[in-house]
Amino acid sequence: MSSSSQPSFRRLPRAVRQQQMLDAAVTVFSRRGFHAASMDEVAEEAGISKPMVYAYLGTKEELFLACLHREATRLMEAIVAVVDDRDLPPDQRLWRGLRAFFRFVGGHRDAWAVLYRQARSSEPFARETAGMRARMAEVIAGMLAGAVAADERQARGADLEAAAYALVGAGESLADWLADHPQEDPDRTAGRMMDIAWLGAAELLRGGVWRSPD
Amino acid sequence: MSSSSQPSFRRLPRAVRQQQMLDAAVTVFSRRGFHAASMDEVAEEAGISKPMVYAYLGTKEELFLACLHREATRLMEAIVAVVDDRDLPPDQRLWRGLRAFFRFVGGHRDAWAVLYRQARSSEPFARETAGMRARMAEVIAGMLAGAVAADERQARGADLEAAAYALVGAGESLADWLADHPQEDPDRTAGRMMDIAWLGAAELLRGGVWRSPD
DNA sequence: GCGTAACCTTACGCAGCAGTAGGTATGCTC
DNA sequence: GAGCATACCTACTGCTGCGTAAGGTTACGC
Repeated sequence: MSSSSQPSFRRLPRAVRQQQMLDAAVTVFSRRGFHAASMDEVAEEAGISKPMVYAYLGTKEELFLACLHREATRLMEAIVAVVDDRDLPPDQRLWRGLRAFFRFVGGHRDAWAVLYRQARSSEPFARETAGMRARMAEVIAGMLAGAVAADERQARGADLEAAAYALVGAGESLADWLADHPQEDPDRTAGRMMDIAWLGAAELLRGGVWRSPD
Repeated sequence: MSSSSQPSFRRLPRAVRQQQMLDAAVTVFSRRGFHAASMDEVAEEAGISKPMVYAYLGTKEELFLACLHREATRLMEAIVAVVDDRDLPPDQRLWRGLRAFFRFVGGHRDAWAVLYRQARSSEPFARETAGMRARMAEVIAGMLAGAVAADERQARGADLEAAAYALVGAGESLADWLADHPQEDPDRTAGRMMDIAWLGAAELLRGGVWRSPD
């Protein structure tokens, strides 16, 4: 038996192993949740022993935060990259952002589970996620404000903020819906979202308000 | 020392203690999350000893499910009670349902945290919550379908379903937003939601579709 | 070819917590 | 006011899982 049948599983450089560990951690956290996941399982998933995880990534909490940061950064970068061009009309920017978002979710379901489901419930990480949501809402509110300004209308901050949060929530919910409908195309989901978001937003920005009869 | 100085804290009938325990459990679960919450803390919060909790409500998982059921039922009943009247126009029904929903959240924040934040992440309960979301989405999709039929138009099931889930998500997100803005009136939040949801929905139902340029 | 640093392991200490065993007090019925 | 059922307690057990101590092994520089 030549020992080269196991080419070079062992003795990998730190940078590589770290990424493997993070991959494993995302997988395990997404399927168990933060508390139910054990460091032993993460280590096993990564094909390594537990003390290595501690040596490279620190405690369980730090490990989870590292996952959170990596995935949040990837998601944000994917979106910002396509939204950044301020010369585009607002609906175009929204459309591109949504498409990038749903593509990310469609391609990284476990990452999405970690970012969204797990992180929002456990207290120490809720701040982190809330911050990300806030940045997203800010970006969206900015787009809406741009559209409003283009229409030469005024809008109060709280209204825009609330609308932005509603859109964020609608997007998250549709992301879950997408996760439950594997045959659905991410781009198509982005289109659905656009139908719902933009038509309503356009009407809103035009000054439409629903009036209760009482 | 007269023993009557402690009038009747102890020796309460089972039904009463059970409700106290459920109240305590909702409080503790909402502030710690399912895993981080300990049965000892629940018992202490209820002013009772741990074995009583086990005697009345069973294991930790069963206790959490009992909380979930009680609060979900309260929420659903509050909504269904005001939405049930099918003679009302769809926007009226939506408005009343939203108002009831945000009032519930505004008045029972810890219950909301248990229902939404905690239950969605931990696996054994996700089914439960998902079922509730599904029923809500169904109700909303039903309203939308009613509105579509009134307009004598056709709509595909998946479109309505996706729209309904988007609205559910937007509502949940605004509920969180409400929780973070204590000075905000629940009815006003319902109004904001109505602006966003109904104007867009109305446009959608009228047959409007956002078209991407590519 | 040899030392050294980095990689990697087995094996354990220790704490927190779910769940229980076994016993005590109290109100209610007759 | 005896007896019974039900409310209630203190004090444990056992397990799971985080985090670490102490030692083995491989690659790489010189």
